Amino acid sequence: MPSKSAPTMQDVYTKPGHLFRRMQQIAVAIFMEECGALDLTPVQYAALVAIRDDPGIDATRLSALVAFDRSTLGSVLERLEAKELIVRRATPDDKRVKVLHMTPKGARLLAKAMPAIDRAQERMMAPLKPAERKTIMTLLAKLVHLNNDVSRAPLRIDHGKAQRAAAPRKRRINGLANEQTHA
Amino acid sequence: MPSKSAPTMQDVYTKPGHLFRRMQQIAVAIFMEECGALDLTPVQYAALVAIRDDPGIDATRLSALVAFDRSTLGSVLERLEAKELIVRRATPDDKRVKVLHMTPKGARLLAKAMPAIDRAQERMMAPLKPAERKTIMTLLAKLVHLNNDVSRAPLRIDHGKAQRAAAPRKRRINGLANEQTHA
DNA sequence: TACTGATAGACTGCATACTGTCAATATTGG
DNA sequence: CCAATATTGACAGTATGCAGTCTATCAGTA
Repeated sequence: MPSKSAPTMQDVYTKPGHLFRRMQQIAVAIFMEECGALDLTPVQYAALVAIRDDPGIDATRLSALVAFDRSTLGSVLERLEAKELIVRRATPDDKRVKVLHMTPKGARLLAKAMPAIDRAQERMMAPLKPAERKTIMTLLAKLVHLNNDVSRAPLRIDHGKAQRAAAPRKRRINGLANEQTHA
Repeated sequence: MPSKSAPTMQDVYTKPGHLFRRMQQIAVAIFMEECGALDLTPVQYAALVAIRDDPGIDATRLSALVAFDRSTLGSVLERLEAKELIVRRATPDDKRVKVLHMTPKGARLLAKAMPAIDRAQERMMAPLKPAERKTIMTLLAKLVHLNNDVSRAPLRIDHGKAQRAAAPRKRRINGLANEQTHA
């Protein structure tokens, strides 16, 4: 039971917030140990995969697909472009957007990175038994999906490429509970 | 089974790395929704609790207690000091270290924040049933503890306050597996 | 005691993340 | 058609997070 008066570090250690932060910290460290030599970060990897999946996608829709903040994504794309892994091109039909395509160099890097990525994902879960891995992944997926609308960068999977911007999303107004997570 | 040739976003969505990143993103968002009005971040909260637990601790040992990188902790402490929640003082016995203490203002903020923190932790787990919450916390704790040595900022709990620096830690050299995690 | 190595904290540089803002451009309702 | 509104990408500002370097200082040893 948590101490009634003032929380101690021992309390903090057992709280979800601490464990989620630590696990993310560890996951990134493992990823970088495996992929650092390729000069590829977890975020850059996800963006590359999404761009290959959806050639010609624009930055705003991409940010929804990978669940990055749009501001963050801007600098990520800048770095990917600087490394010549992607190209950004203006379009005639909408002068605001810049469409994204992966370069052959990007494709080669992605292919080369695959084994490293697999090793990284494997190592993250290594301490758990197969059944435990399955359990935690199921519960985590549930937690993430049902809390999807909370962060500024919710995941939005674009079913049907012709679709334009999503319907104007209600800004979450710091509700007391989590009614929307049961949607 | 994962696609043999090239991973798609659908593959990425089900990988541990993606779910850990999303969950951290969501956890921070919930924390900030609850505590943002108090101008307190998750990281600052943990540092405050640790400093109250261990008055007179120095920055290096604190970084081990909260599992922050030392470089990061420096700026965190700077902000806490600017907000007058803590003080940094030099010591006569070792001119290199600056010991940390919480101010009454810091104590008041921490007390005030407690209900918000509890609400935040509660909301993160809200989508899960009580039994599921227990399961995921157990598995997460196991994952984090057994992977503790991976990141640059492993958690080091300082048993016995008189203890000085920890024994020189072997730098992890990108091992293939995770032998050290079973220590 | 002088040398050697370890440590503390400060710092630079890079890479996420999010908030809020802005100009240019599209879209839509009247 | 035009004014209100929305969207896109860019940007500034703030806050983690990590790698690597530097100086001051300390501690153990030849």
